[in-house]
Amino acid sequence: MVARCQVDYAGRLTAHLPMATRVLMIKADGSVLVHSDGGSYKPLNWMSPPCVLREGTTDDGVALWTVTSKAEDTLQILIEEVLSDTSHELGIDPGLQKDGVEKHLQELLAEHPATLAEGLTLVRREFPTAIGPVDLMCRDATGASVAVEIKRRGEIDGVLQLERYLELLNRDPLLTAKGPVRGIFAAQEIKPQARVLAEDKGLTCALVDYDALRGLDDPTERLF
Amino acid sequence: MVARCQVDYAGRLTAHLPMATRVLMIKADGSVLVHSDGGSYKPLNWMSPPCVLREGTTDDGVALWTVTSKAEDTLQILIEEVLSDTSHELGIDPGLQKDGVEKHLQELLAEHPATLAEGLTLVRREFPTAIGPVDLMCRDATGASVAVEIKRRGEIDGVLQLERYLELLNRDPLLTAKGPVRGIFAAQEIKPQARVLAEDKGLTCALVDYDALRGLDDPTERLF
DNA sequence: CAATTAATGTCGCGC
DNA sequence: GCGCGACGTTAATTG
Repeated sequence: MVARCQVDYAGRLTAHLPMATRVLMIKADGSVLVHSDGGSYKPLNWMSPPCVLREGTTDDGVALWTVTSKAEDTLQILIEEVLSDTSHELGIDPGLQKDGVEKHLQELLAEHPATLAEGLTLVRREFPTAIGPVDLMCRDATGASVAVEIKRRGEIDGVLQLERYLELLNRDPLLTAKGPVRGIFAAQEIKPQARVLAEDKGLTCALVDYDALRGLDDPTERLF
Repeated sequence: MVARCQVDYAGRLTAHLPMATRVLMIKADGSVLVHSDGGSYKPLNWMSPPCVLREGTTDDGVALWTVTSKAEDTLQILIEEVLSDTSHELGIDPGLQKDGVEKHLQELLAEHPATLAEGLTLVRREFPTAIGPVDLMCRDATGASVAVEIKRRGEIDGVLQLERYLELLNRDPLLTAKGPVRGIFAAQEIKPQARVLAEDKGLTCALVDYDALRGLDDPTERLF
């Protein structure tokens, strides 16, 4: 639907959109999106499901939609003029298939830990600690423990995360029996700042070649 | 536009949407959104501006849109059947007016610092340091300095931020004259991990009741 | 259901 | 333009 409208939201914050021409999308579950003709995929304003849309009119006879959620969130849309209004039955969507996210990277590296450092072998994925799981826990050729943090894009956050894990892990005498736990920061892309910080902290950085790893895994793509 | 379509994205990851009926929105800047009839405001697939949309046809004569961005990102939309197609000139949007929450929380706590810890008095808001301003700088009943970091939702990031401030502040002999600077981590909600980390670092956690604070501030809501 | 983390995050500010 | 932090983050996964 395309309409001249004014929108007011009150909930976790309050927001106001002056009267202007915008696109209104009402989905099957009652959720509402208010889009302008630019910006990115995020609507100017919206109401997430579950919610209820009630159509009414003001005292002036202008259409007023009120969308309310289970919480106290309310979205009020004053509709001055409707330029277009179409409705369609879409049915359920078969859903999105994704490939190439961090989980895939972790699976591939778990199968080929030696690509990170020579002689590295996997102990387990998602190794638990008090502050969350370490992506990969490995052992090197000397038997010393090595914690691996995997990111699609390596930034400062990831380095700090690995550092916190190492601080905890190095308190565990079982893990440090063969020397202190080392850290490897593995990512498809490592930002310069993150690399500097990691190396300053004594961590090893490893650039991961996703396509090459996938090749190792898939015999049809193996070259020799 | 409503159409039966199949969508493939290749860029930072690869994603595939099987043939189904969906809503396609093409904005003035060439950006494209692919929405299903449910979920929240995030499209199933999209291309952000700046990007270019080219309309073509496959060898079978089926419409094929190709959207490319400056990077190597490409979105391919195979359109089997068009159920609806409308186009409108929207003009530029006057934009959204927001009224945030965290700032308001800081104002309220600045007026009622004693709700954080008994005997606490405000020195100043946005107390400047070399790495950024501390939300609230206070003094306790003994005259010792207390730094307060305020978050709507307290997570690990906020604890680290407060810790960095304290490290700097404790180098200042003027502030540490009456003992080391303490830290209070104040939030409407504090995640377990953040609480553990904060207490491990010797920081105090304070849960803030936004409504109660607002009540203190507003005589019309005061009960006695 | 709560908690934790990734995201094609997006958005906005400050340097 | 980059870096950093907030977001009505949203979305997915796991205990």
